[in-house]
This record gives sequence, structure tokens and C-alpha cells, in this order.
Amino acid sequence: MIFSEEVINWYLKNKRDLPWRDTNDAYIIWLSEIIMQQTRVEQGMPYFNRFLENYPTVSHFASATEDEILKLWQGLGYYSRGRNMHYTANLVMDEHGGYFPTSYDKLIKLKGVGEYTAAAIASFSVGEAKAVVDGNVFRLLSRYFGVDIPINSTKGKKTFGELADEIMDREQPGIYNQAVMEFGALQCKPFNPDCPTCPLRPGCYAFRNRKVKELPVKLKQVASKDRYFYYFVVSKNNRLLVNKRGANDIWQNLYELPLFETSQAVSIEELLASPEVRSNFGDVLAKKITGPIKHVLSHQNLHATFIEIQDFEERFASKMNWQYVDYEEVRNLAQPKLIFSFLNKFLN
DNA sequence: AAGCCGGGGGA
DNA sequence: TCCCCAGGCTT
Repeated sequence: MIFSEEVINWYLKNKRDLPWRDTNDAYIIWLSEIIMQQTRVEQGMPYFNRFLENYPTVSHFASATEDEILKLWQGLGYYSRGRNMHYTANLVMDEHGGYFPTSYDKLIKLKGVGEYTAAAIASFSVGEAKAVVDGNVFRLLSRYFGVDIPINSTKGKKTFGELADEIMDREQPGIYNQAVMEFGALQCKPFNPDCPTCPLRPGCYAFRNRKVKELPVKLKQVASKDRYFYYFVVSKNNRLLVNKRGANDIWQNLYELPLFETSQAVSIEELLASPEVRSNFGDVLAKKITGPIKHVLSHQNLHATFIEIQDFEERFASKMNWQYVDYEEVRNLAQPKLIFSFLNKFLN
């Protein structure tokens, strides 16, 4: 039996019941695919349900504000996905008459939609024969065909993409694409793959050559950097001073507290004595509330300390574009997990 | 080509 | 700790 038949047979017997599999609505598929990028199914599922409930059509999605989208996205990470979706939903309304595109060539032009997502939407919605290559497929193909080119290299992406197109079932692209990904996720897992029960074992290069642990090959990632965040808690009349983050850094357009960052750990006394802090806060009394709290991102280690400020002079707030927000309204702002967790305790 | 962008879970 | 997850964008 050929590769694709074997994989599809396995899929029909072993597939999970996922809520986005029983539709051919390109909007709903787009919603699920963007949410699932670099995200485990169990983590993304509640977000998918929440988004579909709040925005049943692309028109509903486009009518929301970016702040509302980001609030629903809170805690899922990679927030550019939410921002790009909002942009794309509006573009679909304005330039596609509210009909979500279904062809690969149109999909690939949308912001936030790359080769994987375009292939997924096109094949699942209208059965276009484009092979998906996600982390699961890279791993499965690497092991089965014994390809040791790094999967995160330019050459690797090209090679695996061409291989995926060659071996796909062009008669039933949607089922096949679902099947290869599910096979990678459940059978040909990253660690301890279930080789003993694997129907592909007879033809698998990695199994026959004892290379399962060596494949796939991946270029090593860059080391994480340490950053030291000092968050200033300034409140007045049940209102909290907040800052909306800007471009060119983590957590774009999310809300946090007034922040001072250093490249290495400093004491609160040193912090308050620094010219930068003095020019934005003046003479203040400060008391540490909690920290340092370590918050790990995929590429940075944040060390956050929260400091309560008293005797803060109003005139400093406008200069930094900080705003006072009612305690009750702060809960409605999209915040990084780090800030949300802190405020959850601080505001009770 | 390499770096950047979250958060969580498993080993 | 390190690696991975239904990747894509920017430089």
C-alpha cells in the first residue's frame, strides 16, 4: 500500500473529533488555523470556541475593534496573529465582498497567512490539491524518507515542500492533509513515537536504520536574553496608571503598567536614583510589592519587579502617554499574562 | 539566512 | 533544562 493510502486508512480509524473538521466554511477554517499556529490543540481549542461564538462570520470579526480581538486573544501568545486577523477580516470585507477567499493564490496574499495556512484553508474548504507542511509533516517525512536536511533551513523548507506535493493524494487533498498532520501528532510524535503499532513501520527509513531519535534535524535556536522589567504601580481614586505598548518589541498594542527596563538587575534605591526614573516620577516614595518574577518567553527571560509608588505627580503621566483607568475597566484591557496575573492578585 | 514573536506542557 | 506545538513576518 502506498504512503498516502496507509496514512488515510490510519486516520479514518484514529482521528480525534475536532470542532473545525466538520465545516467547509473558509472563514471558520481560517479562524482555527491561525489560532493553532505554533499552538497545541488543547491550548487553542477554548480560544477557537470563544472566537467563533463572538464572531460567527468574517463580518462580525471585522466589526470588532483591535482591542476587543486582543482581549479575546489574551494568554494565547504571538499576538501579531490577532492583529493580522483583524486587518485581514477588514480586507476581506472591503476587497472580497465579505466572501472569504478559498484559492491558494488569493489566500497566500493575506496578512498572517503563509504557505502552510493557505494550503490548509484551500484544501479543507474546496479540495484544492496543495500539500500542508507543518511541524507534524516535517517530522513524519523526515523520518519516513530519511531526509536529514534541517527542517528550519531554507533548503529544508523547499525540499520537504516538494516531497510533500509529490506524495500527496491529489484525489482527496482535504482528508489527506488532515491525515498526515494527525498521524504526526498522535503516532509519529516528537518524543517516544509509537513505532510498535505504526502501520508505516515497514517502509520507514528511520525505523529500519535506528535513526528515529536523530530525525528530524533542526538548526539550533539562538540563546535567550535576560531583561529586567520594573513595573510601577501608581493608583489614585480607584484608578490605575497604565501604558499601551507600542511597536518593535514584545506584546505590541497590549496594556501594561508604567515600565522601566534595565539590562541587569538593580536595587530599587538605584532605580529611583537614576536620572531617567527621576525625570518621569520626580521624588517619590517606593515600596516593592513583589518580585522578581521570572517570566519566560521563547527567546527572552523576563525578570519583573512590581513597585508601588506614592506621591506621584500628575504632570508626569501625560508626558509618557500613560493613562489612568478605572480598576473595573482595567480588567477589560488586553494584557500580557505576566501583567494579568499580577493585577489579578493586586486588584483582588 | 537569521532573528523575532508567547505561553504551556512533556520528558 | 531543553524541546515542541496544525508558522509567519521582518530585517
